[in-house]
Amino acid sequence: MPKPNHSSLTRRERQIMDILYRRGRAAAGEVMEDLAGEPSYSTVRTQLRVLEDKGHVRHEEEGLRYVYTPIVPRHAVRQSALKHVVDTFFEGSTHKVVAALLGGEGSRVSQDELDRIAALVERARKAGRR
Amino acid sequence: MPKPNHSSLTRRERQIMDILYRRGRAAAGEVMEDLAGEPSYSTVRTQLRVLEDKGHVRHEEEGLRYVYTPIVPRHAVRQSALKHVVDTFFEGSTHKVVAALLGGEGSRVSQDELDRIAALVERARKAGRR
DNA sequence: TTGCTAGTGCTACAGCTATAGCACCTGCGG
DNA sequence: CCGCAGGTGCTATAGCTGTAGCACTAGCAA
Repeated sequence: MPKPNHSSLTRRERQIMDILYRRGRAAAGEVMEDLAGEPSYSTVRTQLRVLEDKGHVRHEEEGLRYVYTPIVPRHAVRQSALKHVVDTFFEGSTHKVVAALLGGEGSRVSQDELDRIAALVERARKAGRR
Repeated sequence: MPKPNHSSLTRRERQIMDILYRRGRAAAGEVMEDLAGEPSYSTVRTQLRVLEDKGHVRHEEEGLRYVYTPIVPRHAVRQSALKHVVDTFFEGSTHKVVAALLGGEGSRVSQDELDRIAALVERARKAGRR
């Protein structure tokens, strides 16, 4: 007797949510553009409707079309998504993540970025000592 | 005509892969322990077999039982997993991620961690200037 | 030997996923 | 007014997913 996981997102639904989080808000056509595998417009619309049923997105009518946005705002999902990666791949170690961020080949971090990061760290250190 | 996505992982398969990456290696029983929803032992074994078919894990016989390990080593998946989160939720901005890492409520970073991070940043800055 | 425990191999199958078609509606150019 | 373009609503469906049962094998204790 199958008791499929109904609450969590399917791979495709997750892809769509990611696109919505990346773009902030998007219409079906825009989501379709970003989706790999060239699904039909019809397919994408169906899945957006399912996501709405499940309570993950909401739509607003904008002119003639629907524009979808995630219900849970990005900043609220960020932290847990990050934590998941940290726990799964970096043994929960913050400095290992930073090392990967700075050292990741190809991901050159600008001097400006480094300055900002240094400032953040400095601030955290002071806050800790205080 | 359905043309299901065959190469990517289902949600459950992804859960299992995450467990394997977290533990490094695990037998079916251990994977089952970590899985939410109390799936049966039989179920977990089937899915590990599917994952093996798809080429995502391999098993070694250890005594009487099979112990599974991911084929792609963790450090190779790390970077892309991290990048995905950074791009999806942090607009690709490294310093925003660091801010989340340090500022995330509840995730107190120890002074020692901060020292290590500061050293990493300092090193990156020098490397950049050089 | 016999029975039990722990594990594996194979196989079945309900129904959710992903896919897409068809009908209908609305604004706009001709 | 008519047809087209772009969108939406509804509905059908192949087969992958997730679930688990059954048979069998290897140690090990009684």
